[in-house]
Amino acid sequence: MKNLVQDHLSQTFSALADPTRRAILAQLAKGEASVSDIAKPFLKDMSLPGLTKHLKVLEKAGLITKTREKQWRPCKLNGAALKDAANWMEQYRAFWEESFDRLEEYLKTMAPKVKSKGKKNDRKKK
Amino acid sequence: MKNLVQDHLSQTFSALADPTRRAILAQLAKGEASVSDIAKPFLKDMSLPGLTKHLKVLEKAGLITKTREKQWRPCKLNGAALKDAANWMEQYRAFWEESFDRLEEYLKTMAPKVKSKGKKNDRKKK
DNA sequence: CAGTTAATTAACTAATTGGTTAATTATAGA
DNA sequence: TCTATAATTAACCAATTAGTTAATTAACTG
Repeated sequence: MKNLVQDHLSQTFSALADPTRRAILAQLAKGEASVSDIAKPFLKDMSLPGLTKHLKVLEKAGLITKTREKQWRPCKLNGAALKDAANWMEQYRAFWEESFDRLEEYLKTMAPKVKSKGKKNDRKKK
Repeated sequence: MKNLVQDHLSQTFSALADPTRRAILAQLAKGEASVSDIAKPFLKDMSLPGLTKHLKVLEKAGLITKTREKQWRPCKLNGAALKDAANWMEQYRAFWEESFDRLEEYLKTMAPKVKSKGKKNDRKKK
């Protein structure tokens, strides 16, 4: 009953949050492929309609585009759709590089008891 | 009835696939904060237990760590948990950079009708 | 101890997700 | 036209997600 439509970034990340879908993207990174080409490696684990649903998720997220070629539906990777997600992650790069040393060191220089808690919430101490 | 445990990357991406959780990370990027500090901007839209659940998702994904400080639970961002996701995305960088020009150009040099379809699936043409 | 603040847990619910099988549509080819 | 292949749609189901309210745990404070 809430938030019927996902924002763009959420849609991208949740499309990526599935190993089957990431595998599909990996395959398409090697070139266009039809639905049944894509499906082939998965058909031991999953039905074709199951796979079709995954493709639909990827398509709605803009990560792939499906075209028509006779009775086939060649899909291709649309890497541009990863741009925003990648930019979002980029903001945090500093937190997985060098942050270990620098941030840890910084925290150790602080009084070990007063690290957080208040900051903007110290009211009522009188 | 399947796949009871998510793989690491899926867990990371699905943790990121929610605007509330991304906002929490953004706030923690500015420094440690207690649960109620974090909650404050969201309490007009969501109950505290609702927020606690989001924190639990982030914690399980390793994106934050919760410690204890008297009756508070200071949380801090664990940027290292984004590393694998960022590396995964990195594989596709070529597809959102330069790919527009180069790949489009490449595709246009091909015969416009024979783009895909077969490749490993051309059987039965005799 | 009584009261207050911080946070979590429990129990419930509606919507979404990820899968299925069966049926249907679309195209090609003999 | 009949048949085979390609793919989607429909209808259904179980599990998960994201939220709620109410109750509970934990720690401090006067």
